[in-house]
Amino acid sequence: MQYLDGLNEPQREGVVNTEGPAMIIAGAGSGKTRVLTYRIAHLVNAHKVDPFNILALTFTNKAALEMRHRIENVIGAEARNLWMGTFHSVFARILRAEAGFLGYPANFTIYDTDDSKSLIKTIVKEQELDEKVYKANVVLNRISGAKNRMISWQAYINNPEYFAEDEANMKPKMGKLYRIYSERCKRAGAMDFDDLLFNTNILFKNHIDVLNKYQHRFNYVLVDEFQDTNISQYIITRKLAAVHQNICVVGDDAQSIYAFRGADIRNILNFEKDYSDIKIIKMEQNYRSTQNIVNVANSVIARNRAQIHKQVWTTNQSGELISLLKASSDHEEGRLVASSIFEEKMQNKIQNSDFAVLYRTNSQSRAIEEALRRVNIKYKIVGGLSFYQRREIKDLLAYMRFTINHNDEESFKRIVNLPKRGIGPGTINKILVAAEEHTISIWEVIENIHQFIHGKVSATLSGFVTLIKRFELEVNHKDAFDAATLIAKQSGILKELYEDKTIEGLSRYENVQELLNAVKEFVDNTDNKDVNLGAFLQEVSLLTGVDTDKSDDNNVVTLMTIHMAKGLEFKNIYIVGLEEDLFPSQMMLSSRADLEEERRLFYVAITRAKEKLTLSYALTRYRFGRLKNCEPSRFLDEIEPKYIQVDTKFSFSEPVIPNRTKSFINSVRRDVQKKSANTFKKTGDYTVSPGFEPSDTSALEIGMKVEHPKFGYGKVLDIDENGAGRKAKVKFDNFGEKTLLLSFAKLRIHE
DNA sequence: GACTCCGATCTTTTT
DNA sequence: GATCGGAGTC
Repeated sequence: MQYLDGLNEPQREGVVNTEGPAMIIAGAGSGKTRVLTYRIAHLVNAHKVDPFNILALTFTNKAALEMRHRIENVIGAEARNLWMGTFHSVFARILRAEAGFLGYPANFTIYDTDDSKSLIKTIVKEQELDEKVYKANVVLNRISGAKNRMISWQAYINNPEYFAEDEANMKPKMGKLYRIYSERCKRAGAMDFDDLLFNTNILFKNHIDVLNKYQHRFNYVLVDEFQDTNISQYIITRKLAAVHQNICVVGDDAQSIYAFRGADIRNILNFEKDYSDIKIIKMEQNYRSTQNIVNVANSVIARNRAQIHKQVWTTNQSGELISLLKASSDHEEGRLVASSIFEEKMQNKIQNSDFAVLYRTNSQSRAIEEALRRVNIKYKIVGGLSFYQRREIKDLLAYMRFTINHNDEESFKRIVNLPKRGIGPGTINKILVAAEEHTISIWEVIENIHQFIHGKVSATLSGFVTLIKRFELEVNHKDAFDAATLIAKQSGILKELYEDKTIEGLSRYENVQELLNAVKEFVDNTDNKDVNLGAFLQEVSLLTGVDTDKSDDNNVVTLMTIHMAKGLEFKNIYIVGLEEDLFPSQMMLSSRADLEEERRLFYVAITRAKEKLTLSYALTRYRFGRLKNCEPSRFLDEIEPKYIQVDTKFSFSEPVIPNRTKSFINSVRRDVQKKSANTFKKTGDYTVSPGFEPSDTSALEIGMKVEHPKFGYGKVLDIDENGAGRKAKVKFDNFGEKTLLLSFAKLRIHE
């Protein structure tokens, strides 16, 4: 067992103590993945356990894939037989096999968040409720929260407490919406992300024989990132491990950052109470970071109350101090980060791939990107809008989904009029209403449309039905690639995009080709036993932004949210946007009063760094299209000043930490405003656009004479600076004063 | 029904 | 900055 060499004592214990319940508390950088990998390898090698009897659950596809590769390196091809995957993918697989018990078809569709929201919007409209009150997001969150706590719509409706809560929130119809949403999903043969867990629980609760089957199959159950499990996930794993009691959970309460998604930190804090004979192993030695970084991380997390006591330590060198960059604006922040990366690269001969820039929200990436482009540093963005969320991709996938499952309401709405068949919202609405009234599926309605809708219905609808039927026939004896190609061609999607010669249309066309490539890859991958279209869709519906990252050039700077960075490490880490309201997030604080989770997020970000950590903040920032003043984050004050070194080469020289003052901040703000006024004010002649173009915000000035295609000539009276110059008040000669949104208004400037 | 224009509105993080 | 939806027009 040579893999046991070089492990420290707790790591070794984590690997060899395979029997009975165990909880491994793994501090940041303590070699968690290594232990988990070796533990599984040890089960197979030393205990001769069949990989088929081992279930290993992770949160991301990436983590699952990486672990599978690492295990393969130790035990070889046998690793393929492990039941290893995300909670969602493993349980989707089980649900497909057992769908009949729940009254679902085996080819059920998985609704992503967009589908769920769209369905909720439709329902809210049908119920004639106020869409402003019943916002899709809010309703979905409420439903999702209930499902994550395993509260069915029946239980929800029967519980007066929930109703009282909803009434207090001015949303008394929430229970009804939950009911209709669930019924609609079921009738569409669709499960949303939460259903994959919720229904697994139902399955195991109502069908003991099914539960028994899996209980006996999984002799060993391992859970990675246990701190991020919600109650629903926890109950499932506990049930599965109930027979053999070989459950091993690995996690770090200090890195629990998914409470917003229902993760319950109590799962890890209380785990030992659920198992009397539990073995608890604490891995506290950090192999990743310098002493300074470990110390700073420790001092930050020490402020949290809810945690398991541990002392993370390291024998690494003390390393550099933490750098602090102070910027006057978000754009300057980007420039500072870019210059700093540039200089580090030059001085220390570090690769692009050794850098990562982490931020709280995806929208912050823009300023950083611009700055990196300007100094010619290659970068990639991880996460954000994923490939599979693009419109054209979703369109084609919807065709495939609808071919496989004719009842998939959301796909139907997407494609029934794409390309245009003259079937507008009116008809679609009638179809949905008919389905709802007769409690039948959409397919039944459109197959026999004249029984349900009297009056004019475009004849093209029957053409659509025939098209789908033909697809269905073809798909049966084709692999996913041939099927997808056929659908792309014959649906007309490919043709429509091909004929669109705009830059956008071109990229859309390329994206569709890219999707077809992905299908090809899926079909050619020998690991996949099933290569039909249904199998491809199953895989795709659980992919996320991270999983679709396949840039060829690997020597690039990585940009991503802190959430995405969990589990990764880089030599140099930049944490940007350390401002009150942004990080910690204003929303988080007001909605959940959970500063501790934000602090854990900060902890996760800090502990990604191996050698150098740089923090930065800006004093002004564009948010929601508006220029806002910002204050440095309280988190900066939580770091002992002796660990911080202000980077004076680029930043303001005044000390902001620890004695920052209002007057200092204001003086900087004045500078910023002066500076930006000088930088951005255009002088001299303006280009007069040949036609009417949406106005260039920066080109417009008070007093200018302008021409509008409808309103004719006028004079600019005022520009709304508060809104970053987005609105202009114009007095037209014949139409009086109008306020125009400059991103839309078409104006021609006259001198 | 399709299309265009424009005001209103919303932004946390992800399976 | 991007997206949604209402209003108006063809």
